Amino acid sequence: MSKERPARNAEATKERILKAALAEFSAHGIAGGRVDRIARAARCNKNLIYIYFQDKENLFKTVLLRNLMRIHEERPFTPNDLANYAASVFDWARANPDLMRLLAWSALEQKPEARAERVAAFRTKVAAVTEAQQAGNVGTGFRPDFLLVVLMSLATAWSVASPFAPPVDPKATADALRESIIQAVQLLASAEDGLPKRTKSP
Amino acid sequence: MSKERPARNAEATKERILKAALAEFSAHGIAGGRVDRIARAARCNKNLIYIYFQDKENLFKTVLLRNLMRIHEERPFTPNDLANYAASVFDWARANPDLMRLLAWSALEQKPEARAERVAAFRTKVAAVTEAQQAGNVGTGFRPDFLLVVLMSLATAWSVASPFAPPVDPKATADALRESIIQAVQLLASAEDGLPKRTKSP
DNA sequence: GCGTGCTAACTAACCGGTTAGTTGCACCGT
DNA sequence: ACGGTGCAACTAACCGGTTAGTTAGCACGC
Repeated sequence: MSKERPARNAEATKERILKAALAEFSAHGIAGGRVDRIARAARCNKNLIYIYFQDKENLFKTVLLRNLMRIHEERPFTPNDLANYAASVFDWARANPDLMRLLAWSALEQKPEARAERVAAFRTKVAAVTEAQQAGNVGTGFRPDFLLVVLMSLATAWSVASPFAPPVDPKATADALRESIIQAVQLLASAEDGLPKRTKSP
Repeated sequence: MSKERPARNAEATKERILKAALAEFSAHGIAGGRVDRIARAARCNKNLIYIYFQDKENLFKTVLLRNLMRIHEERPFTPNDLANYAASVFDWARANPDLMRLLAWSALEQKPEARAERVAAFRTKVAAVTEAQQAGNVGTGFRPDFLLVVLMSLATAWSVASPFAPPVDPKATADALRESIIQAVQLLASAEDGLPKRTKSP
């Protein structure tokens, strides 16, 4: 008894492996992740991992891809309301710290060409923002790709993988942070052409 | 002949090790970094590394610390001119991509308590920005710690370690990027209290 | 001759990946 | 009803290259 293990069920086993791999890779990355540990956590034989996923790197890629496409469904991009999209990404990042770490590992450990798909997704978003600008729903003060990178950076700057001392929000501050992000993105996304004049001391 | 190696000079050897370690750790992190490779790149015996730096993790810490304190000297913090400080950080990040990667590895691989010093440095900056706000040189629309994280995130969002598809600047765009960052930070740092009203379509 | 700077050779453990084999279930002919 | 056969799911044990870390000692300058 105790731990239930659905015997002889390949699909369920694959699922357990993927779940365990997410935890392992999120914690230690590809180089630091241990296949043995994944197998043990998934309560399966190590060899099954190689049968189902070829090798360690492929397992990592699978885990990343599988989880990444969940985002696009869960948090649809709203080019006409960038501020709230930023808030949505912020929420998602807070709810999925392990995924954020996985993303960070990927940026450091994977070859650049492995990110081709994400670059494509980015370009799609850029096009959408460009349209939103032309429609007048987004200010033209900044280029769309700039706005997008800013938005994503802001929304994820306080997540686990950020190198800059966010002394991890003690829960209450998270809401305030969220509001500030909305306002900041709102401010930037509504800026129009022409340099904003400097505001100096009264 | 060929490669000159200053024989019997501990200080120079240490220096070569540190330089080689920076390259290795920057490329592969702690778990992925190989001591053998570092020794070979530094043209010294592997054992010297253990004599001078105890173990791999300590070597990493030393490399990081040594290089990190260079920043504070090279790029002094100017709380009264956040926009230009952002530009300065942006330049620095572009000039030291390996250091940026090292920082990213550190955030992922090192224990949180290893970042204590950086948190302290951050708090110092926060205090400085608070003063700048009271002096009227920085807008009070956002909290100082928020402004700082935003600034750092923006300035480094396009660096090598960022997970969000910055399709690496083909040189010419870097200057435009720099200008945009200055304007963005200027905009945020000059925002005053009271919610900015939404700007919708004409 | 003695200590500092350095090296070659070694070890023990680890770890990704493989091999060879077992278990249990579905389906079949009789 | 039943043995047997084929196959998918799973396992235990192993392999060999790699890796962090060590030991014992050499050589050169003082």
